[in-house]
Amino acid sequence: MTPVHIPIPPEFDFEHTLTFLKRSPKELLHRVEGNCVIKAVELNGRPVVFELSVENDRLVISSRNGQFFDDDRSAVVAYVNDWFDLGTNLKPFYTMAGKDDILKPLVKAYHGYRIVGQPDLFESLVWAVLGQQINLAFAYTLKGRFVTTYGRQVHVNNVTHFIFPRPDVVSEIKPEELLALQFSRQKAAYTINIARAFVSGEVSKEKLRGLTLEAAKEELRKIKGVGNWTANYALMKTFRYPDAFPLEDAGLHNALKQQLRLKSKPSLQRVKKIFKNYRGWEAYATLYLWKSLG
DNA sequence: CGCCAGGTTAGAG
DNA sequence: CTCTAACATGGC
Repeated sequence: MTPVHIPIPPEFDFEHTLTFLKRSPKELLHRVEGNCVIKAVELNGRPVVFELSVENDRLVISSRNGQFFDDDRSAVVAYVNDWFDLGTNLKPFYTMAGKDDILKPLVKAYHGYRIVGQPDLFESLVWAVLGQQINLAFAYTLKGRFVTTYGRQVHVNNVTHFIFPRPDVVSEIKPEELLALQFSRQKAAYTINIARAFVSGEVSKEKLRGLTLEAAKEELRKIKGVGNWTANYALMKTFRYPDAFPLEDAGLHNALKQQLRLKSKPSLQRVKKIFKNYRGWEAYATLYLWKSLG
């Protein structure tokens, strides 16, 4: 049960992370209790339920379902570093943003806010598909049904923790089963199709690692159901390309509309133009704009 | 009730 | 390359 400690990097505010993690009461893939996050993950093939909090300027990770095995300790540290993007130096972003009229007030208000990632590429793609063209509240409803029906469950002290469904399970689902969960025909087909792409080996995190943003995007877009928005979203949340961002995102457009006090949403051309100023930090610019929507 | 939502595809021009 | 219809349904 010996906890593992991670030093907190500069420019990191755990409160913002917690706020993000609490944004939907329907979220099943982690729990927030007070200032503590609890999450179940598979590490080295074993389910590990860990809890995470801040103590004396360090992140403390401890196991909730028994001891960490030796190789779990480094895996869980790597996981948390990846999940909360602790490795990125935000100073250059803040320097750039401080000179920009749109971002300046945002980076001041949300200093230390970092991108909460999705280390599981399959989860990231499916979650993006669920969120396509519907409101977030409903997307969470769909995800909740999907996760309770097909995800792995880990029971600890009368609490059920869920792990996102795996591609091999999802690839065997019949579309009708998902329609019963109120997926649209399109979402059902895309979800199953993405799972099959993983099972066949056509797509994997390993296969995409190290590619340029454009090359990785091209690979992802070969999957039916993964368009530009979804590919960029996954590349931002899973691979953390600093320059990946969902250009077509409705929320992003609304944030810009609000910040610029426009009557209607900006054109794609205008969004492109604005983001030219954020070169190299598009993902973080998007994060702070999303955050401005509250 | 109407509009919109963290879009994508296929087809036409 | 750009534009459009169809998809499909809850939330506000």
